[in-house]
Amino acid sequence: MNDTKPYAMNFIRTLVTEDVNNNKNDGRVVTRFPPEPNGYLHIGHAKSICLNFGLALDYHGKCHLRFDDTNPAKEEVEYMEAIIADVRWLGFDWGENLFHASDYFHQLYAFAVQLIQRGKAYVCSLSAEEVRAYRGTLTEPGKNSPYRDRPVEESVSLFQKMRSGEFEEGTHVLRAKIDMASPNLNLRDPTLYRIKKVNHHRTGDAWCIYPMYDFAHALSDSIEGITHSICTLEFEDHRPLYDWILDELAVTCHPQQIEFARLNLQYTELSKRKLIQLVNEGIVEGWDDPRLPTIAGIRRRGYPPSAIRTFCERIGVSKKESRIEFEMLEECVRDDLNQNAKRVMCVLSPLKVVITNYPENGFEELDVPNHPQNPDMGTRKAPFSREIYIEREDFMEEPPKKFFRLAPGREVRLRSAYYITCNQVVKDPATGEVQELHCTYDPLTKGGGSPDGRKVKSTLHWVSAPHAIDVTVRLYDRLFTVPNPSGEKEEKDFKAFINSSSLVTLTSCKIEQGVKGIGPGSSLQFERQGYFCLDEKASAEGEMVFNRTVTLKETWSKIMPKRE
RNA sequence: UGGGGCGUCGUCAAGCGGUAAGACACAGGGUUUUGAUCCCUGCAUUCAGAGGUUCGAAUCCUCUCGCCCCAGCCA
Repeated sequence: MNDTKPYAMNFIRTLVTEDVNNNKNDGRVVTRFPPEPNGYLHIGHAKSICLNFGLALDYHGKCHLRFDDTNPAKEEVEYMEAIIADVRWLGFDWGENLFHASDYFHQLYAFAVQLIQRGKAYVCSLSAEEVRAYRGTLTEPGKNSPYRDRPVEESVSLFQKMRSGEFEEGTHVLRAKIDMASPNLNLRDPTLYRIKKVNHHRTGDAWCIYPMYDFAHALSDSIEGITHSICTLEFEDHRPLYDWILDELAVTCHPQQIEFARLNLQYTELSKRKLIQLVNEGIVEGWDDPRLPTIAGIRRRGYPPSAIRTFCERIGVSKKESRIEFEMLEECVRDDLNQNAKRVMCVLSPLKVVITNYPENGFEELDVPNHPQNPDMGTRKAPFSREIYIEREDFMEEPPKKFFRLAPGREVRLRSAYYITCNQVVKDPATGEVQELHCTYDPLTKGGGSPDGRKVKSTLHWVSAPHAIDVTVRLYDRLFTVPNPSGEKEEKDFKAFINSSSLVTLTSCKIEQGVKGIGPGSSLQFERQGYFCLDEKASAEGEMVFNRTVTLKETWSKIMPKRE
């Protein structure tokens, strides 16, 4: 990736830089992104991905992609495949370094036996409820399990039997022998292994005991030679356990765990549990619904991966919990698309205009630039004729002071075409609704410039009526009506704040012919409207479906907050 | 009332004892065949609060206040 610009410093980069300068780990930097394949990745994961892979890129190190697949009850191949596709789409490459915690099940098992033999772990035969009761509370110490001092040999043999399937789920667990009175609950003899007679999506029925996160994660990091193990804040309390495991097992590689604050974004929800709810309850149309903050959704919405990377760079990394304003993300997307998207004209809500002094059956092709600021992007031909469509919103019969667009008697410019003047408004006699406009054009203004230098106050986009292609356009808006759906006055469920108009579908929108043949996923700017992308899924042969990625900045809506 | 973290502009965020970067947002102005883009300009005498150390503190010390996380055989 060479579009990564001069980056901002943050506490992790500072720390890693120091390590490299001090030649710690021989100056190597090896990080990892360790998702659990139990859901789709979202923009919060993108922050972690950019951080981990970014660090590896900055220091010419490596970043592994490792699946933390230690709980087969919740994990699926579908998720694994989606995660791989998403990380790749974001633009990162792990080379040969694709791993799974399940690759290490044998090693992990051997480490566990070793721990027992060192007197640092034991098989506990308390029930789950009893373990909880023995744990104590936040303010009271726990009690030792009656099995805590069971002979090493007995624990070893029991553990072997757990592994060979002789016990039922819940009857025994392997626990670390640390300190039941520790003020850090993670150190009160945490569970290391539990029996789960569940088929694993990679190891099948080879195992019926599975390691817990703390045990598997620390050792997987060590096995892979990770130097910096970066995770989110809630694991801060686990760091002593992470270190304990690696110290007791005296492994040669002991990575440094560093915690940072996870991303929160206004007007959306980034907890896997809640995203799953939205998908399963049919509130959105799937994991790749363009309203979702999932990578799959974002991709379908038309956000470029480079914009996501820029966003992750701009928001920074710290240990302060925060909620980023939505505008920050949108600005990154506009920034990117403004430079790269070709411009095209599309009328979302058409109003017919008849140019009365244009020849009947007349037709010509006008040259229109694909990007006004970037001539290198070339021009295209746009057909022009006697009947065209303009946006309904661009005409007002009784315009207020600041309305610069078309109105009776007013002259405006049609982008790259001609000046037109509105002479007559044709209405439905019954409803009074404006049906069409009769205008005249000035042939001398071809291309949109006037030889006499007279000015018009606005330029409208348009499409030639007989040449227009009908398309469907989906206008997406934020999924929730409040900045923090889960943090609103108690009592209410986050789903109470779903934005009922987060999706508005427009049919029979009129677009110029130039879009024929563009590929699925392509981004375009519909002039004066926003950025749109051709939906990958919905656009069948016959009809094109465009998703609105983001609107253009709207100073206008501040001038005229409520129209009609 | 146990332990672990965090508190710098509306929102993010640099800063690490030498006198408050930057981005987004916002407000003005200029250019403009997108009310877009682009370009200027403004926007924390102050760093949760109170004391203290120091010639000098957002940075060091003390206390106070506020917020987050932890009692899965989840990750």
